[in-house]
Amino acid sequence: MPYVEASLPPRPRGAIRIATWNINSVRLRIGLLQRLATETDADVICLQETKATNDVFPAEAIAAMGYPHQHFQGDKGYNGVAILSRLALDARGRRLWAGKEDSRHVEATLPGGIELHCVYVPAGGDVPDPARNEKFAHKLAFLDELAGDWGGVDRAARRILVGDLNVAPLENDVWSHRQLLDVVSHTPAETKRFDAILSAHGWVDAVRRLHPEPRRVYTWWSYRNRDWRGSDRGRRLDHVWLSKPLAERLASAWVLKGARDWPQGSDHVPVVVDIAQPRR
DNA sequence: ATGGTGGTCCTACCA
Repeated sequence: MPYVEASLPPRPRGAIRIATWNINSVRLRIGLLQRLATETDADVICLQETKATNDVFPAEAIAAMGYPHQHFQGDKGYNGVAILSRLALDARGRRLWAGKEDSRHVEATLPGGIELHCVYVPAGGDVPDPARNEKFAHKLAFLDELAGDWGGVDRAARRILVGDLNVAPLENDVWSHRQLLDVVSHTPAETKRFDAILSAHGWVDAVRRLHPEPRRVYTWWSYRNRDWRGSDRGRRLDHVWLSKPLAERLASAWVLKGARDWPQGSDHVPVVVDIAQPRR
C-alpha cells in the first residue's frame, strides 16, 4: 500500500526525499508543518494553499525547523505556493498562468540540476461547463497551458512537478468513477487534458508507477464528510510527476494518510517520494 | 436531499 499512518521508514543513504502538501493555511498549521517534517524527514517540502502574502509568510519559524532555503509566493487569503528545503535552491522563479496574477506556481533548482515545480491548479468551481462557469473555464485554460511547452519540452531533463493539481485522473483515483464523471475534478474534459500533459512532456506519475491501478489511492477527503475514514469518499488530487531520468531513480512513494486525523488538519494529506542517488 | 465543514478576514468568497 502507498498509505502510511505515521512516521515513514528512514530515507535511503544519498536519496532525496520530497513531500508535497496542500496545507490550507501555513500560518494556522505551522505546528503541523513541524509534524510533517518530523514524521517524514523530508529534504524538500512543497506547499500549496499557504494563504499568506510574502510579508506574513512564517519564513523564520520554518528556517528554524531546518528548512532555511525557501522560495514562496502568496496572495492575501487565497492560493499561495512554497518550496522549503534543507538543500540549497540554486535558481528560483515563478510563472503566471491563464492570464491571471494568481500565486499558483514556483520553481527552483535543487543540487544535481533537478528542476522542481510546485503547482496549485484552480479547483474550478461546481458546474462542469466552461460556458456557464468562469472558474471551470479558467481551470481548463490552466491545464491547456500545462500541456504546452512552458518549460521547454525536454524529456531528458531532470524535472519534477508536484502539487495540488485538483484532478483525479484515473478510475481508481475516486471513490466512484461513475458518480463522479460529472463532478469537477474527474470530468472527461479534465482527465483528457491530464493525459495530454503527461504524454506531451513524458511525465511519469510517481505514485501510480509504484502503486498501479486497480489499487485505490486518495489524497483528499472532504471536510463535509463526518466519518471520512469510514465512508472513504476520497479523491487523488495531489500528485508527483517525474521526468523519465528521475523516474528511473524513483525508490518509494507514500501517501501520509494519518495526517488527515491530525488535530485541526488539512483536508489534503501529504504525498512523499524518495529519489535515489544517481548511479555513477 | 442540494446540505454538509473549514479558512480568511468581516462580508462574502473560496475550497
